[in-house]
Order: sequence, then C-alpha cells, then structure tokens
Amino acid sequence: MNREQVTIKHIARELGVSISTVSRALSNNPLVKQETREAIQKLAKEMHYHPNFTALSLRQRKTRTIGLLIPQVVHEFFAQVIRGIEDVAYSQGYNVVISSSNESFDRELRNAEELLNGRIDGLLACITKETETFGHFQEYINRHVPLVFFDCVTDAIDTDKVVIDDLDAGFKATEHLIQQGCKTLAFVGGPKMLNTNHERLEGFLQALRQYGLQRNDALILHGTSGKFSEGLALSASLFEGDVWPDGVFAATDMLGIGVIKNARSAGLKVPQDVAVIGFSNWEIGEIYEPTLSTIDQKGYDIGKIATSRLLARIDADHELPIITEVVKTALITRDSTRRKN
Amino acid sequence: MNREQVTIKHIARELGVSISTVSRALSNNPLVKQETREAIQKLAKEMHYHPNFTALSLRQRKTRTIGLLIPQVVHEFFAQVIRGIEDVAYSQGYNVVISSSNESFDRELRNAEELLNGRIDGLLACITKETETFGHFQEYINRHVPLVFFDCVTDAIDTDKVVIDDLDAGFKATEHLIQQGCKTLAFVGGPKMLNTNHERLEGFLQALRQYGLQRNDALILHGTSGKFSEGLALSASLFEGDVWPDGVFAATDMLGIGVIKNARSAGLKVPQDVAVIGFSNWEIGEIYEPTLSTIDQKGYDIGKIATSRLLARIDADHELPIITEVVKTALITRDSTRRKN
DNA sequence: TATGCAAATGCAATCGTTTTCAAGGATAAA
DNA sequence: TTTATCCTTGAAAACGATTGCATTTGCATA
Repeated sequence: MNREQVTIKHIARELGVSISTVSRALSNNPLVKQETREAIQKLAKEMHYHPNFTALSLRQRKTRTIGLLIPQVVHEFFAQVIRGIEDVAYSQGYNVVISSSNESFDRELRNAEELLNGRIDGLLACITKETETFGHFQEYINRHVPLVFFDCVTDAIDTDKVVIDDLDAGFKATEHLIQQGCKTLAFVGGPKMLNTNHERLEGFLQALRQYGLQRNDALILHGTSGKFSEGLALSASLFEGDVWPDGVFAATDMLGIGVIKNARSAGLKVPQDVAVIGFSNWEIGEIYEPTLSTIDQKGYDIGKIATSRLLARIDADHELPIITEVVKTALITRDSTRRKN
Repeated sequence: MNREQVTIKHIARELGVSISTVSRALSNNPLVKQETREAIQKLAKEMHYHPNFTALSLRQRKTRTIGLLIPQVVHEFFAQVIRGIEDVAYSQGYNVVISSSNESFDRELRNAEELLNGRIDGLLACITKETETFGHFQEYINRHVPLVFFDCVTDAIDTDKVVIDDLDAGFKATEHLIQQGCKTLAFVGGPKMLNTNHERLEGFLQALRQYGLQRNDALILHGTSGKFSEGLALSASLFEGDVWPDGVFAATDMLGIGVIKNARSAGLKVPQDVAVIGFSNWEIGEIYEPTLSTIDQKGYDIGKIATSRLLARIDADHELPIITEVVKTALITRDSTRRKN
C-alpha cells in the first residue's frame, strides 16, 4: 500500500528553501530567520508533518524505545508491572515494546535475540521458569546494551536487578499466621527450583524456627503452575493425612483460594479451623469470600523502579555501578486469617 | 553509552570485499560466489552480526511492527486480545508496540499521533469510553496507514472492524435466565453511551419482548466502571424496592459478582431466589462461589482476527474491501443460574 | 565603490541497509 | 587474437533526518 509520508523534503520544495533550513526551523533553531521559521512551521502543521521516527532513530543512533521481555501478559502481576513501566517510560518520552515468551524458553531466546537488532535502547527482562542458560542476556552486556532484570532474576548475569524480598515476605506471612494462633503450619508453593518460590519457603521455615514450631515436611507441598486448579489438587492431601494444619501459607493467591475451597469441602471453617494467607494481592482476594489475606507484591513499584534504573543507564555518559534493588512488600490482612479481632 | 553494533561494513572491511557483496551474501543471493558467501556468513555468525532494524525499516519503508492502542493493559479481556494479536503477529514476523491510554481520551490522542510517525505499519485500536471525536483516526485513513478497530468501535471512521454481537449475546444471556424460570428480570450495566453496553441492553429488551415479559425501568441500572464495587453500589437498590427481580443480567462478570454478594446480604439464595448471569468469562467466574454463568467474549479470537485482517491490509498490493467481522459469543452456564438441572 | 562582518542559508556527510547499474575478469567461441 | 558471454563484484543512490562547515546575502562602515 502506498503510505506516503510528508517529509521535510516536501516542505523544503514547497517553500523553495533547503532541507537543512526546514530541519532547523522545525527544531526552533534561532539561526533561521524568524520569518522563514514561522512560515516553515506553519506549513508543517498544515501538511500534518510528523518527523519520521525511523530516520531519526538511525541518525541519532537512539530509538527512544525500551524492550520488555516477560513470560506472560495475561497475568495481574505483570499487568501491574507494565503500568509502572509505561508511566515512567512515557513521562520521559520513551516507548515500550513488549515481547512475551509465553513461559517458553525458546521463545524467550528468540525474542531476546530479535530485540538485539538495534530497535531498542535497553531491555527490561523477567526470565521464564524454564530458563537455565543465559547466553542471550550476556550478549546484551557484551554489546553494552543496558539491561535490567526484575522479579525472576539470575545471578549468572551481572547487571541491575529489582526484586522483592521474598524471604522477608514469606517470613511476615508465616509470622502473621503464628500470631493469629496457628500451631501447625503448611506451605503450598510453586516450582521448587524457582528462586522466588524457594525464598518464600525459606522465610516460612525461618519463621517456624524463630517461633519454635515444628517443621513437618508432609505439610510442605510444591506445584508447578501456581494456579487455582493446582491449589485444589495439591491441598487435597493436606486434609487427609495424620496431621492437619491450622494455618496455610500459599505462595500465590490462586493457590490460597484452592486451599480454602478444599478446606471447606473437608468441613473446616476458614479462618477458625484453618487460616489461609496467599501471596500477590490479586484483585480476586478482595472479592472472594472470605476475603483473602495476602502479601502485596508491589508490581507497579517494581515496574517504576526498574524503568527508572534502565533509563538512567541509557542516558548515562559513564558506567553506573551495578545494583540490586530490593522492594519491600506489605502484609495485607483480611478475613481468611482473622481469628482474633 | 557506547553501544557498538556490528555492521556489514565491519564484515566487509574484515574480508576485503564491498558492503554490497556482504549484503547479498547474507541474504543468500546466488549472485555471490558460494565460497565468498560462506566465508561472509561464517564471519557474520562469529561476530554475532544482527542486521540493524532501524536501517532496514528506513530503507524498506516498512517496520514490520504494528501498533496496538487500548484503554487498559490491566484487564483480562485485553490481555486475551493481546495474546491473540501476538500469536498472529509473531508468526508472521511482526512485532507489536502497545500503547495504553488508561481510559483517557487525551492520552489516546497523543498516542495515536505519536504512532503516526512511521514507526508502525498499521494500527489496531479500541477506543476509550470517553472518545467522541475521531480526527486522530481519520488521519490514518488519509495517509493510507492500515487501521483496524476492535471491540469498542465507531461508525465515524470507515475502516475494518472486529466486534462481538453484543445484541445477540445480551439476548442469549437473557433468554437463558427466562428458560431457567425467571419472570422478573433486571439489567445491571455500564455507561449508557457505550455502544457495547447499549447493545447488550437492547438484546435484553428484545428477549423480554419475545418471551412476553414486562419491561420495568426501575430494574434497569447503569454504572460507569463495570467494576465489582460498582456492582455492589448499583444493585443495593434492586433488593429494596417494590419489585424484586428473580433474574439479573449483569453486563460484566464483576458487576455480576457484586450483585450476587448483595443478593445474599439481603438473605436471598443464588440461584434459587435470584439467578445471576455475567458477561466476559473472566477467570474469577470459575472460582467464585457459586460459579458464575456468563458470556464468553472471545478476546483471543478477536485479537487473532483483527490482526490477520490488519496484516492482510498491510501486505496487500491493492485496496481491500472494508469489512466488519462479527465474532460469535458463547453462553457459559454455571451454578449462578442453574435452577433446573 | 570596496571591504568587513554578521546573519541566514545551503551543501554534503552521516546513520546501516538494499538494490540498480556498470564494470572487471575469466572463459568459450569465432 | 578478438569478441561475446557469463559470473562476480563494486560504486553509488536511496530511505528521512541532523549538523559541521562553507557559502551567500545584507548591511554598515571606510
């Protein structure tokens, strides 16, 4: 199709001046006589002139675009992160290209390579659960393309990271259960290997130790997806064995709701018989009955911080120190754990 | 920062050939002697050469990127649409730039203009609830930049559209309530002006007429956001007046859940005393208790169809006819309306 | 009228590609 | 030996913008 763009050449020809003059006039350069400048600007507006983004990028060797590599878009946490990213990026005149890998390592690899072709000035990335090699990210470092990891990160690449303190969050969640009088605690989590999940469990265990409670490995369960259906499947066993928990820390809200549903099917009352706390602070937790206690994962803040850091790196004219920013989470208590008033 | 890209110039110099030869060799042009070709390709791989995206775009006058203009990212429907879009776009080698307007007309306008600078080959757009003027979209038509609307569309712009049949969906939802034995029906909807909402109401009314039921304007309510809290606020009045509904069609799932919560607070049983059906098929509907009957809005399909159409338009070498594609919705029955088995 | 200086403008290179056109070299045919 | 032909290769223009440098213009001064 013939998409014809208005270029400065057209404007120049129309007014009988050179393209240099037009270029200067449009950037309000005082070298151009005011009269000429105004005429040019007027015509540019009339012709609906928009500077060609691609030409600009090529000339300036800068695209004013950042890339975002995430496992999923259809996910409340990432959606919040995206909002944070966009708010910061837009306010500084940057655009965002989102590449989602659908939790597939292959696709992550392809996307990462694809984005290395000069279309972006820097990359924000959250690796998939599958990712175990990191050559595709190392290439960014080698080329000096700014790279910031967030949420799911890796030690294998030496670059800025923005994460939450999953250990601390796990501890806080568990401590809250204990303070509500729970004595026998269960953990229902995601993939064992996933660093975030591992840390949450670690926090859980630390709290047990600190408060002198027994660790019972039969009450520590691991799934893969962190979804509602998995919560149902996993926690079924919780209410069948010898020891029944009176408090459950689920590593996602969806898992938590699955646990609640099972507990009720088993004739237990929540929170009186079993208190349940989730993780993430998804909207559903406010609506479900009982409303779900949880940990706010601060997606929006993470997005904002990661983007600020990335843009700082892009605009810096000297090497910046490599930092890992840890965002504090917040405990949100609702009905699913409210045993004392 | 000094991001140094490997260019064909580097490869050319290294091997003592011209850049033309390198360019040809890399595109596997048989004009280049096989020996030379292989040497060039080998070196390119070694040097981690990636063709510069910006230069390519400029030269080809084609960015292999499409724009997506939506009111919100943090929204299950759009998230599904995005997945559909990406699946089609990626498979054809296109990238997607997402611009969200946060339901603000101003931002939509700015984003639409921004994207008209040649960075995209075509645009997919869903207008905000606020949008009432369309000059920014007309400009795309004038410039022959392919444009496809989906979901929230307007008659003011003559271009391809992909929508669901909201009227039909509203009819089906209402008919279902009637078939479950409901006699007094209420409608809890979104903004009166919004075309999708208007059509859903129209379907509701048509069903009433067809089945010979009374229309009662006291039972037709309109909100603005379509959110859970609004569902609560709006439907409070439903269970206070003279006439109590025994069936409610809510124009979003969240509204529907708000209605259910209120109905229960008023001591009613769902679905026995009041049956409630929502709209959208959000995940929460499967999890909430009772599970929520709803209309599947087919976000994924809409995204796929809209993108296919857009890419067809981009790649076409002649004018394509302007079409409006109507995607069929599906009725999903769950516990919130299951009065007969 | 000639000269100098400042203000205004234009030329041309550049960013990294692709592609048209021309030309060089080699080989075969005359 | 000359000519025609094929196979390779290279030079240069183009995509749309910016910008350092050179040039032109206008005006005041000598």
